[in-house]
Amino acid sequence: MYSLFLNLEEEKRRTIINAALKEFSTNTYDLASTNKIVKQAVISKGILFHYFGSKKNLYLFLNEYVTEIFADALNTRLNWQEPDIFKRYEQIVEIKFQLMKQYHNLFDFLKMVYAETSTDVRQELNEYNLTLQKKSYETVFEGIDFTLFKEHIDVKKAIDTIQWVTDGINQRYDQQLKAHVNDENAFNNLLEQCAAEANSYFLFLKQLLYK
Amino acid sequence: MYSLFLNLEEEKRRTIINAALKEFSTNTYDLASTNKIVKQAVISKGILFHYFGSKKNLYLFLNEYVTEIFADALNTRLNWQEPDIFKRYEQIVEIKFQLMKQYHNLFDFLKMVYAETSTDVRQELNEYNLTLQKKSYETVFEGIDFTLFKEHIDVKKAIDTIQWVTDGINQRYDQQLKAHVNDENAFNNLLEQCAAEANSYFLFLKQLLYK
DNA sequence: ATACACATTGACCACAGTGGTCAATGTGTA
DNA sequence: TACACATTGACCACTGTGGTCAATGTGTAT
Repeated sequence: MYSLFLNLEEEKRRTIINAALKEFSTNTYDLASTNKIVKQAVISKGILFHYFGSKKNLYLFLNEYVTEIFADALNTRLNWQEPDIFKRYEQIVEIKFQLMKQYHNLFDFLKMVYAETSTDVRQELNEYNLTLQKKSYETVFEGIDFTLFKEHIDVKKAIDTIQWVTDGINQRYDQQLKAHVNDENAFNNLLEQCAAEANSYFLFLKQLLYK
Repeated sequence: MYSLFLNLEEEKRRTIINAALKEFSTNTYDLASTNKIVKQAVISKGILFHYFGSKKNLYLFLNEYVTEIFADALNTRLNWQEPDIFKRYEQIVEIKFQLMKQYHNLFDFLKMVYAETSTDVRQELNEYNLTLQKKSYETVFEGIDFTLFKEHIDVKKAIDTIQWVTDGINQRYDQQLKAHVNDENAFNNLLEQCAAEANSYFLFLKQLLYK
């Protein structure tokens, strides 16, 4: 289907992917501009439409492409034997940050996709994502030992809290990360810093929640 | 300065404010459209520019107007004698939701303002907000009794956690709220529900964090 | 009834940006 | 040399932009 694009050399492909991710994670589908994408990727308008045919195809392809990248990373790199939810979260954070080193806006994009309402693409997004996303979200907790929590703890609330604390720390670093996308060293350092802070909050929560 | 607008009758003024809040909380400053605002508010293009002179003035006025509304509400309705941080948070949630009944997009707008990067307005926003916002954020914790926490607790992390859980619950209700903006009953019910859920999470956290 | 000040309208403007096209030009291979 | 295919970017018709202004309503003081 998109073999023209997929046969491109790795680096060029990633440049285009990242340019598109950036545009689509900054604007809603309707307001995102293919002109800006080609400018950012330093390719001609013609070749983009040669690869993808239309803005809509590009967007839907992008969604499936990066969703798969994320799913693959989880499947191959996550230790599914780990019963401690905090260690599991540490791993997920680590995997996400590894991906962000290659695809800075991957998760901003997925967040935007989740919120996208344009009638041009909503239906197709639902068809693809609703099934996959829910399934993989459930399996993320596969093998977790919930008996590690103190007895009187509401496990659902505990999981929510862990998730929200993770989100909160990410958000705390978001602005800084965006300010340093062009300085690879600074960007990666910030990711390390963020991961470390996440882990310190996990420790904090562990002391509260675990036996 | 904007006496023309401020002398308008209450309801018309709020209609215009809400139309502008909606547009500016859905789009960044550059992409927000004055045409959409006048259409939503059912007023003519001319009168909007008669009131505000330019898009930029409208935006900056809007920011100061709703910031003041929020600050006023906190100053007058908050019980500053309350030493329990959870009860303080309950009050803040309550006050925010009261305001959202009148101005649905008030806090979405303030969030967007915080993230706005357009060179057209960023400098003016900084001049106004950075001073005010930081000051009022500090005073929100005035009079809180932090000795209520267990001794070994990291108070800063505890406060962050409470904040992030509050944010998380809000976000959980966001989509539903947006789907029911035109059904006043449903909207208000959702707000009640959201406040109730926030309180149940506050209870959960209190058991973990308090002596 | 008249006159005047001011509120309000919406057609209109020059312009910027849109998704998409296609004739022309490069480029690598047989 | 010839041919297939990758790539370019000027170009298209179109939509939407912030802002203007002559025209029209409206309320009040005389």
